[in-house]
Amino acid sequence: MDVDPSMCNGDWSGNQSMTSQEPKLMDKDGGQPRIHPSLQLELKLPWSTETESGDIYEAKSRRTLNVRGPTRADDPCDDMKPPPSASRGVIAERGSQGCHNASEGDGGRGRKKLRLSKEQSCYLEGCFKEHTTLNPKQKLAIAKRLNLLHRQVEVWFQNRRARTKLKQSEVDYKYLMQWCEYLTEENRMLHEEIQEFKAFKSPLQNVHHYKQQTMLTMCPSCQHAIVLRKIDSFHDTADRENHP
DNA sequence: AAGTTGAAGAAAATTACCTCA
DNA sequence: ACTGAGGTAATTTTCTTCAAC
Repeated sequence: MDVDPSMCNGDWSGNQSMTSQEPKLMDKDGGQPRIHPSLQLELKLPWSTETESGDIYEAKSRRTLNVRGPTRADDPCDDMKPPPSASRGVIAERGSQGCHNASEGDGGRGRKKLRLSKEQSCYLEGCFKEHTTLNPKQKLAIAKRLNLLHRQVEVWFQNRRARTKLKQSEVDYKYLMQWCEYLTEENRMLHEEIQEFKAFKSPLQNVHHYKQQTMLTMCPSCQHAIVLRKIDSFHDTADRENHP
């Protein structure tokens, strides 16, 4: 991975204040998520082996033309940012368009977009499989490992989470559409069935009805069936009349 | 104990760069 | 050479959580 010196400019700023917030974040995540054994074998996680270093001063990217001025999201690192000459600059590979200095090459007109290398993307993907969110230490470790900025790692994970969510939404949508179709069909069939029952009272149904009635009117003492007169059947009268 | 405030971080929304067909 | 679409890095805004007071 080659360093692009042209990206080293004063627009990279800030660091991450690693104070009281850090343990809190670890707790918030419920500790480190479970790591799949296969991934554990393949990935050497930087935060488990490397210590913090001067990267705490690592700058983060900032839009060259920022008419609104710095926002809150920009500044958590500003209090400890080094002078521009001390910033690392962007190391990532860029596209075939060539390298531009984000602030001087285009007269401060707009941001330039880097393209992460395959290696960087793969590594970030691997990390994402294990942790969809990172604490500051992890961000710094990954950034150091990939020669990126803390902010770039942060942004990548934010965008990656967004992509995941979007894809999941698409999957959910498809599933719900299928479920909706199924329920619609089910509903249609049930309606059909109801219509059939209404239109066609089979003898079987009447027998069933009759049996229900006779059971309800069974005499508890002699087990003789007493059929209520309510039921409009000639058997009713006969049965009742035979009963003592 | 309950309310307020500020910091930090994530989500959501948006912008803009870059590549490719 | 031009163009539009898609992918994605980067930015901005909004929301949530938590600690300190």
